[in-house]
Amino acid sequence: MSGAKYIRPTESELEILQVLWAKGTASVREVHEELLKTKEAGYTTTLKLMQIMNEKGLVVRDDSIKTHIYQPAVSREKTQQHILGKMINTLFSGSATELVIQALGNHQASPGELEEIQKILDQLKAQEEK
Amino acid sequence: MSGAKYIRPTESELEILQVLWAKGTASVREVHEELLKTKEAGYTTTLKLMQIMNEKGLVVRDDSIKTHIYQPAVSREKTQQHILGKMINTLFSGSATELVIQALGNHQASPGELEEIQKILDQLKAQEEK
DNA sequence: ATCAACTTACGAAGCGTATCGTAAATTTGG
DNA sequence: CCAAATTTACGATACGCTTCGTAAGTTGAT
Repeated sequence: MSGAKYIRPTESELEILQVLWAKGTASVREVHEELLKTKEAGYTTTLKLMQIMNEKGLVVRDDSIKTHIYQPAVSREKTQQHILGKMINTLFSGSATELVIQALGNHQASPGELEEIQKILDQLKAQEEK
Repeated sequence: MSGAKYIRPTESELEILQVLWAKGTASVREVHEELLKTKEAGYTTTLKLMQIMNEKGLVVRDDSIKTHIYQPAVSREKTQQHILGKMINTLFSGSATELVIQALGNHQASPGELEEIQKILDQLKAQEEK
């Protein structure tokens, strides 16, 4: 049962979720300050977005105190998976491999990161042989 | 100079672009028939979308004939890069590696594909040592 | 030449996102 | 305690995406 239909966050909502995922919990002001580092927006805009996210169930908030405290209600990994999956379909003909290749080819990775990827690759190969 | 600001296709537009990228050129009807395989929509809806895409410069069309023929005006790779880049920023804290790991971990790849990825990885490693 | 089928053009409507102004409530510093 | 600052709530607006109805133009078969 369930269904519990997945809500796809909008672009702005993802920006806010990023902050919340990093901080764990935060007030509107904290999130807003963080957003200002990259973009500009009015305080009430951020507030409104977070209120809407609350209605949607993307975040939960503690309003027992004056300055409400928000935290994410959706996991970072699940959200990444959903959007990634969607993207693989509509932009890479359903091939995750194609996406990986594009990502590897055009966005530099450090030696350490390459090693990390190598490990995962080795694991996957090992699984094949079972 | 240029600027030539990049136009980000919407979700529906991407679906249409996918068809055009695959076929090279196509009429509205051909695109529409293709779309019907996955979703349902009215013919005029597809038509309107393609007209808008034409205005935006996402596609070009030959209207010297009665049944207009469309073709993509943006490359698949460039489009993938743009969207991928955006996604890496807003969803993976700017880390392409993180995206690759998620993609590898959750969407199965065939042995052949793993090999393909391995090759790219080897190339990148080789570059490091220069 | 005429009718049916097909195609394009145009405009309107519904909906969601993003933005912000303003007012009300609450907290805090002096 | 009062004024200033902070925070929330509410509503309005603008804009873009998506969808579709309807009209007008074109083609093809009889």
